[in-house]
Amino acid sequence: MRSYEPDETDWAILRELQADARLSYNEIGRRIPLSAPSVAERVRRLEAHGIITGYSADVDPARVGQEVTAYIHLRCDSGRCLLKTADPDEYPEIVEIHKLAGRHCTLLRVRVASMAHFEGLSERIGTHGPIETTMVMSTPFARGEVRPTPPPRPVTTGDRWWNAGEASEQG
Amino acid sequence: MRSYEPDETDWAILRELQADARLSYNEIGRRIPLSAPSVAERVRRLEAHGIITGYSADVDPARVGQEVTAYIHLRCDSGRCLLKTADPDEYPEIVEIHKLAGRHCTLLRVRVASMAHFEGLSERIGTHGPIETTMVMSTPFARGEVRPTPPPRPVTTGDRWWNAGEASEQG
DNA sequence: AATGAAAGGTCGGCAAC
DNA sequence: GTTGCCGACCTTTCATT
Repeated sequence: MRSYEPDETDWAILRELQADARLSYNEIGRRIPLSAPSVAERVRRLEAHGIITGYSADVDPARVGQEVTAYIHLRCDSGRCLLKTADPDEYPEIVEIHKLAGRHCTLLRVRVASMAHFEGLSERIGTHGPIETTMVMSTPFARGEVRPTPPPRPVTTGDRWWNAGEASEQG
Repeated sequence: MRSYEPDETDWAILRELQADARLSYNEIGRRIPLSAPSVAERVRRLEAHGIITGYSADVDPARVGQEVTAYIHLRCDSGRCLLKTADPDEYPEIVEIHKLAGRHCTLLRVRVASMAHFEGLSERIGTHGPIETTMVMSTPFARGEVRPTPPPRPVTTGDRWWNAGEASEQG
């Protein structure tokens, strides 16, 4: 059970603030519409519940010389786990680390200035274990915005094995 | 050649605005330190050069019921390319699309409420071509922040084949 | 390019309904 | 949740260095 469920008004505020975090409560209220004190109260509530975690300026990495983005799947050798043996400052090129289920232990998102730079980076990361590189050429679509959770569509099964036995998988 | 190269003062401003996009020019100037009009002028310049692309509130997807994140590598069948045959509104769960070099054509980042929901989604996406799923368990590290480009470290070669022939690879 | 001062506008918080 | 008010702060302009 979730601690707080945003209602439609909250989502309207979240939409505005995700589109432009510098809007005043007044201006947000004007657009909803809602009075400024109410906007302020709701925003504080959303912050207090950890739904809004912060406000940030969006900087285009390509415009500051970081043109190459890649993902690196990493299967750490035992005792050489990147998370346990490396410091974030050693790898400023790493912008995200995900822990994975499955064959690989870690997925890294990295950003570098050039292929030459990437070559050096992948060599350094490779000291932790075997890697698999996914090179991004372009990112035609990225929604920064979090929207209301869409209703899950049912599995379109046709699966002949579905429920043929006793068990069914429902959490 | 880049159109505009942020100097140290610009980077200080970028740091502050990435950490809190709602700071006033006054407050930023107080921290740098720099006068408010100068801050305002630099911010406008950074916006005009496309270095600052916007300001957004950060919303925690997990707190609004979107707890599952995954990456899906997709190799589109010809004529069924996701980018060309699907609409963003059909797939609200897709939050990023990357075009790739290599074996797969596309990398999708998706966010859903549950495994059951993910099951249905991957089935729908699978209609476009073969997929490979990377399931994220947790994300222990993510720097939203863009920092000054670190100097590339030279490849630490030991490679016995390096420059053994005539050509060298430099762009 | 940065500073400082001045002016006008706007904002955010509080209290009352 | 709304309205109204007040003090404070902010942004902008301009002259100066």
